[in-house]
Amino acid sequence: MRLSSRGRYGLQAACELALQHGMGPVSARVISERRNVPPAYLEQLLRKMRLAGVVVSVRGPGGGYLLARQPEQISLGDIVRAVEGPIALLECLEPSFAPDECDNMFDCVARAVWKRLGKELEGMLDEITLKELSEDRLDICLCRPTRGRG
Amino acid sequence: MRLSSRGRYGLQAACELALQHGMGPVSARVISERRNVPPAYLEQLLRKMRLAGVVVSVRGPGGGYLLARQPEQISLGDIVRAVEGPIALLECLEPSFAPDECDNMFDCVARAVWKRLGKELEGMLDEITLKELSEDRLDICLCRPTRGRG
DNA sequence: TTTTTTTCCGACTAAACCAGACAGAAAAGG
DNA sequence: CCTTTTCTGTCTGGTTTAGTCGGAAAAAAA
Repeated sequence: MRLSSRGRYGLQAACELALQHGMGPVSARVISERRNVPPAYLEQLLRKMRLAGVVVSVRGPGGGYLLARQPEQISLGDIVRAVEGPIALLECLEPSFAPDECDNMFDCVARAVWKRLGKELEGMLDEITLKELSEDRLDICLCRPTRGRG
Repeated sequence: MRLSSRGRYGLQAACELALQHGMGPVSARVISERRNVPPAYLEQLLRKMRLAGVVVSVRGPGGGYLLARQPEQISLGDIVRAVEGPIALLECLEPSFAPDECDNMFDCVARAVWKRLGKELEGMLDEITLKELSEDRLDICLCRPTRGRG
């Protein structure tokens, strides 16, 4: 149950873009050097983030990538979903899952648990913004009370 | 960020053992048939669970596996840790991780987030017992308030 | 004592997934 | 033009997953 390097790299890149927000595009090469991410791999991730609508790109000299919205309007969940796909602990909990693909979906005792836990995790990720992450003010969001859970 | 089939199978097996608790050992073959888990694979998982001290085994005819403690004294976290290893979203957050294996561990912005989230996840898993899972009374534990988080 | 039933153990394998590299096409600016 | 950048698809080596398989060891039953 581990976050892959896509998620880590993606978050690093997004964090860099958040820091440079409002100061023009940042090229993949620059991000790659500053965050120590393999350049060719990073381009793949930035492509995913663009297709997910979380960054926009500018081609040609002086081009690069920018956040598609303000840093406070992009959550960690947005980034993770962009590069890693849907946040779900079980395949049968993904939105695209067809119920007939699993024969014993409804008498699966643990399903309810994983569903709840996945939502809880996703909720936490969606509560933390890129602004908070990049400004290293994580204490703010980590102390914010959870939404009701009963 | 997905639970592997080890975790699912392990939980199914543990749940079956919880249901049969107090009624003697249950063989791997029986569990495999009742829970629809590949028998040879299940044995591997039961071995891990035994080494982790969460089940005990009895050899020979009439033998099988039993829970090492009462169902209400075994958490889902115990099972998941037994079959999947430490619950950590990043490798560098595992207990066995040596700090010198990572060059930029301390200026890694997202580390604090993943640490917190992993602990939160583990905490939830440790609050749910096999008794609750097997009796399908998940509503009890899922409504239990979270421990303080600030 | 032999057979049967079970766990125990290590090794093996096919398929999937991960973490990238690579070659080139397409924009855009100078 | 030429350079700089993104864009796109493809390829690959390594690791992990999800198992299988063959047999050893223990214990009960015959």
